[in-house]
Amino acid sequence: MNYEEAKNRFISTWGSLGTLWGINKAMAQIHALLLISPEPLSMEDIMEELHISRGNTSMNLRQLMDWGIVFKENKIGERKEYFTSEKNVQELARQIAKERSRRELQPTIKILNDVSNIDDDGSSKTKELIKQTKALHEMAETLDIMMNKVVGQGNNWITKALVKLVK
Amino acid sequence: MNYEEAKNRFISTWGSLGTLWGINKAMAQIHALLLISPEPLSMEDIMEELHISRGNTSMNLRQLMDWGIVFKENKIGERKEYFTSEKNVQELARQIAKERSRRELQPTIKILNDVSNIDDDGSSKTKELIKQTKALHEMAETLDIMMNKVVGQGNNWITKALVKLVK
DNA sequence: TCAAACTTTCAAAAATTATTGAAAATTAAA
DNA sequence: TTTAATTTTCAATAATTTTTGAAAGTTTGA
Repeated sequence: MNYEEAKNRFISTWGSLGTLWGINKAMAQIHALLLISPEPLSMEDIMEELHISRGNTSMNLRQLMDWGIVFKENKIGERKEYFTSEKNVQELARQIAKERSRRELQPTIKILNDVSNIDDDGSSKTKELIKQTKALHEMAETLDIMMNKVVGQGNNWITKALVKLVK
Repeated sequence: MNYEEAKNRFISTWGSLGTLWGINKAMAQIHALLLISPEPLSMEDIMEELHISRGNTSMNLRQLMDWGIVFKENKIGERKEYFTSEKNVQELARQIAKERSRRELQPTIKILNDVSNIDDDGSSKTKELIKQTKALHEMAETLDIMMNKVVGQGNNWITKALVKLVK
């Protein structure tokens, strides 16, 4: 496998994987491209490399910046904007975990809490609803802690210790 | 909030959340319904409760069974099939983690490994590709271990210890 | 100020994914 | 067997999501 093949393989894998951490194909592919590019890329560069339209590129770059994993960069004397990705994969994971927690987990926790606190009228279906949503609530909170603390903290000793412990 | 409201709130939340752990709305809603139902439900019950078609119900139940989180149950003297969900949320998490590892993470790890092992021709772009895919590979393996061992193992002492440690 | 370089927006089109419903298949009782 | 109950399949349709591209907007330098 040569460079071009490997690059394309990586970009398309990352792209299809994207859907599964909650971002669309183009967005994930742009991210993949920036991640392995030694130099910042312009919008033109990205459009050309991935064969996607200007609008698509613009919108998805914005979203990546909202996620905090892609940054604008300006080259002096150039009008064009250039983009880079967060290159440190630990920091990348931290940022993604943080955002997913904020966007998905926390709202869910809130609702699970509300639902699990309805009045117990003594019926078996109410009891079951309360029991299960309470259990999910607890699990979601544990997950939230793990995402924010374990993956999160700059200190990654916990993860290391854990992997050693368990491997 | 009364029972009906709480139930609907839970089902629709779980439904929209579904997309984000990789399953579609109907599938997640069926799962939610079974999770809080004290009794096994028939296909008719599910169709009626969620207002979805027979075909849709049938297909999504099958997928839930493929995931190993919903089971068929037969009532004696009845022709109809009934369905229940795995009710233990720890076990549910374990099963989901296991399946996601198998379906998504492991194939990705394989590709990251292939890509990161191309020949280094000395160019900066090849170096960067190798460096970044190696880092992702390592991270993906750590994640895989965590999903299968930490969430996975019946013994949940690790998780408990961890939460205590870090909370 | 104007004009050129560049980016963003957004309605329309395309692509993808989910859902329906009726016909075919299966199952089990008579 | 035959028949009735039930489930599965799958082509057609609907709903949703993504992408395009051109017009509108913005920024900068002359």
